[in-house]
Amino acid sequence: MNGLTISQIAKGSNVNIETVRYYEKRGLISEPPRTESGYRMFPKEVIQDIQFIKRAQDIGFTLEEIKKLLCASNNENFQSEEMYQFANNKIQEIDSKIHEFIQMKSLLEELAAKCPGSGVPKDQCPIITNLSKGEIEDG
Amino acid sequence: MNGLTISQIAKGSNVNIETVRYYEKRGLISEPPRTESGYRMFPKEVIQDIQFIKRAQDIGFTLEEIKKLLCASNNENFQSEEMYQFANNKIQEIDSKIHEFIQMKSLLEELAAKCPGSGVPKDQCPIITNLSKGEIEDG
DNA sequence: CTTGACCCTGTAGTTGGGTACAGACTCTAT
DNA sequence: ATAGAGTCTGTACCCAACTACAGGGTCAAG
Repeated sequence: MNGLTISQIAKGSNVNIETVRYYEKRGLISEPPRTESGYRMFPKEVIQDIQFIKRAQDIGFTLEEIKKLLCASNNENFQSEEMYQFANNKIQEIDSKIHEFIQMKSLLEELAAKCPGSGVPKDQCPIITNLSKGEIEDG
Repeated sequence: MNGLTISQIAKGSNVNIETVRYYEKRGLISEPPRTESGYRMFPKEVIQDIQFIKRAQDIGFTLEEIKKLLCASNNENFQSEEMYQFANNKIQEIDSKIHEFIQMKSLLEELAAKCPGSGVPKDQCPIITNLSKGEIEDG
């Protein structure tokens, strides 16, 4: 029996060992085969899976949502309808988040450009006034 | 003394009352004046502030980071240098998150397009294979 | 055949961001 | 003057997502 140990997986996907076990317990990665003595031996693809989980998480997916995506791949009775709904909802959310990101980014760019780094008095810094406006101009 | 009560603020910014007090305790919004009997009377701008907090949070800023931005506006000894650093770091983060969003979005769009909603067998749904690839083509 | 690195299970603790009372005061309308 | 809605402080609880042990087994090197 070959494969990767849990610490190799952890190192390879840059999370800690406990997190790998946690994801297994939560059902995000499937239970790997074990050696006779009970050690987990992971297929190397698990590293990619965990990296995907991390990226998805990074952009605001919860572990439950990520599980939903990943679990479908192991489900013979996979119902496409539900996935379709889910995907479309998520696309909406992503669109508005991208919009907010772009707004926030231009706010921060303005700040960086006009507060050039040393002792500029705060009332000359545009971020403060912009922030309190609550709405950044749309473009 | 006029202004808005805490429940008007909560309703107006679509959070609950406890959250308004919580933000005050955390220093995200400044302590409002009080009536003689101790009731908070908020300037109406607080609604915008809370909406800003919520949007910023939505795109992954922590309350501490948001506080950093908002607090600067009340700080006479505001040091622009730190803000400049902060803004530039955040711009980097935002850029890579936007990138990830766009990848995820096209993944979901593919899914939605090719799993048109009823009983499509899972092995014809591209999301599953794409997901396990771990990396979506760049473009 | 022991030492040290690695692995196991299980349970408890932590952090971030709220949310829910309890017990008491205030304000408005009747 | 009293009911009912609103507010106050303070403490406790909650959920997601980890993270850290404790107590014990495994394995390769010397």
